[in-house]
Amino acid sequence: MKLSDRKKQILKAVVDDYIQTAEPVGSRTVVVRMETPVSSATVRNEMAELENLGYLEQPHTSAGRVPSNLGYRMYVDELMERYHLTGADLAEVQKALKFRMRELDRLIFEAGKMVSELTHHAAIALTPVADTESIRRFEVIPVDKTTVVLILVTTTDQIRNRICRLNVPLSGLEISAANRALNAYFTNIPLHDMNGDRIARAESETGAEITELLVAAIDFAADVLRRILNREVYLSGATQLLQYPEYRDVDRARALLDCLSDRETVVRLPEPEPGETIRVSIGEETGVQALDDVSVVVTSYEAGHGARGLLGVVGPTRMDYARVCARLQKFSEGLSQILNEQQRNG
Amino acid sequence: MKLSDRKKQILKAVVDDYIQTAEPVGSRTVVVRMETPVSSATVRNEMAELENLGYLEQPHTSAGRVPSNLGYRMYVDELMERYHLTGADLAEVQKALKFRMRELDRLIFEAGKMVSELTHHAAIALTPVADTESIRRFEVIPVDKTTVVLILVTTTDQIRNRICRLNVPLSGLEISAANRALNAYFTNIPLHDMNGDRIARAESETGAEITELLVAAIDFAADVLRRILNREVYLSGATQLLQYPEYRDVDRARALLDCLSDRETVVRLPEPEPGETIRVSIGEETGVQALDDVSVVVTSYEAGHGARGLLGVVGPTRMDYARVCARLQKFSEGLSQILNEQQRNG
DNA sequence: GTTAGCACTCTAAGGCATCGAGTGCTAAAG
DNA sequence: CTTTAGCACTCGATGCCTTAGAGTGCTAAC
Repeated sequence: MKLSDRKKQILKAVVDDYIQTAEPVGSRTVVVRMETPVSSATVRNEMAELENLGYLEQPHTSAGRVPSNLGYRMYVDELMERYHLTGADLAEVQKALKFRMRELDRLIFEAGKMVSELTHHAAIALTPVADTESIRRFEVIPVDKTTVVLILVTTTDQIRNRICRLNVPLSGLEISAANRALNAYFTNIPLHDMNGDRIARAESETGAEITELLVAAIDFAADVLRRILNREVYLSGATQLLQYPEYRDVDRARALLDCLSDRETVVRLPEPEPGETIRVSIGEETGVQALDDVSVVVTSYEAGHGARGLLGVVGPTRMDYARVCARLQKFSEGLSQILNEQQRNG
Repeated sequence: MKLSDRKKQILKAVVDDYIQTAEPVGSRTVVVRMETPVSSATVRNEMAELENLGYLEQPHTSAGRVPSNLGYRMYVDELMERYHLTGADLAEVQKALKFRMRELDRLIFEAGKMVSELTHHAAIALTPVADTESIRRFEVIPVDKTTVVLILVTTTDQIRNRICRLNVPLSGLEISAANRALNAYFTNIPLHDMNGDRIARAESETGAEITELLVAAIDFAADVLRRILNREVYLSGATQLLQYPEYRDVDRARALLDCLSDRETVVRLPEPEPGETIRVSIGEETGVQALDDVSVVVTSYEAGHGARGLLGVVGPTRMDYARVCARLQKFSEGLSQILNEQQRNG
């Protein structure tokens, strides 16, 4: 069934008011928010119908109405006004974005913090993952006789390093040989091809004395790839959640925070559909029990090389969707820009 | 004034009980905890005196007594039994420590998480800082014509990298020249000596075309040193705080969490005195307003090269000091061991 | 110095009346 | 047929009172 215009207007008024006050909304309150003037009785009738249709709920008789998750869904899909970013808003976003950093992980972490500050909600940030990530380049740097630093650069330009102590000292020549072998045999291959076979082949061309180093390097590379494919999860501004009246109940707040700190839960949150840039999950739509009464707004950002990261906001179901969506989207656009620009030049 | 043995016994009983129950302790409860049997009336008299002396407090007439911060102080300094780690405790600590990682920052972060799990309190971890940190080695790795990776190793064996895009392409020869210059002029010098003078001297020996790269490298080195000298702060298990009845009040909990998330506050917390390995700060002793009603237990760990990091626990003033101290100390010993072993061999 | 006993204090908890916001329904007006 | 005014009704929130119980301080006896 299609809602009448007036019903939509009333539903919108209820959501708008409830977003601001977190108190059940009565018919009188709705009247003052309506454009076309009607009496509270009319509104009452309409609200009773909206309740029957499942868009509103009553905590108890003689309280006002509260939007149901279906109501929020309708609001997000059809009713919500495109939030107009004010000059101050934009300035804030810009300012936050100007603070750019080189290291990807750190950048993403900082981005999460910024989003949290920008939206006044808890934020989650997931590092980008390209499905075809591999190692682009190895470098072995001698530090002292039995110590080398292993450096590797991935196809998405992430750099990782590890100190490696050797039981048998290696000469400079041997180290460069190992270096060459690593770059010849182990670059641009997928994780599952980094196996013993290949190590044996590389070894046969250089000599057994570098096996220790080779194995350590491959080990490290595999570690790094595995970790990159298991995207990192950052949670910021968790205390923001405590400011909302719905989490005055410490037990609820705690359950929620614990859930958000759990990597496994977070990586399973619904992402934007292919082609979409933003995805709003209301209440149970998140598919996670403990998140049944919060909403999650997620955008994806481009990190170059086809890699996509995620940036999201977690707040009460009555969050100001219009504002949050606008800011989040703007921010993720900016982030994509920075990441791609960084990639093209410097 | 010196407390009588019986007073001490009573004070200890009150603290012990209050630590467990978080409820004011009445005279009857104390009697059952006493070794030498006395009547509740006697205990009442003694408790009244202890209150006059400032060791106990009464939330209101006709509630039981609660230890004052002075009372906790006395408890920690004299009364507390050396907590005996059970086999299970030890096993837990061992297990946690076995999980070792190579990268220092990550290791410290994980250590914080472990401490939080081990003590069931919020934990703070600060990365070690040596007062004489400098760069031990530079390495410049060409990636493509205008892109190089800068790597540097610090005197405490921390490794950092940054991608650097050049406006003017450099040849392999030029890059190695820059590499040599960096290692010749900018290793093992303190941060404040990395100035224009020295850049000019290095440049005069090599040629102006590498200036861009030199400047970028020095810039990066200075950044890294500055950041290392500003120790990183990690907070873990913050939600643990929410489990204690004293933080059922969300506003208090939030103020506390916000305060602990603030780097500036955390680095100012009292550290163990030189020579000591552990420092207990009770209530106002932390010197931070917002932490007036929590206690902080801090140990330091050795990270080699004379660098010391900090590892601490934040909980209600009625925390189980004996248990927390024991576990924290054990853990930091283990951490020191790992860090030094890692340094010697590998 | 210790203890039993007792009056006293103060909070927590339950019961109860009151208040008021908000509803649903009805009947009249448009 | 829709809208509106009016009114009775519902139900949580608030405040007040009472009661129960835990714990104290004091006094007098041992």
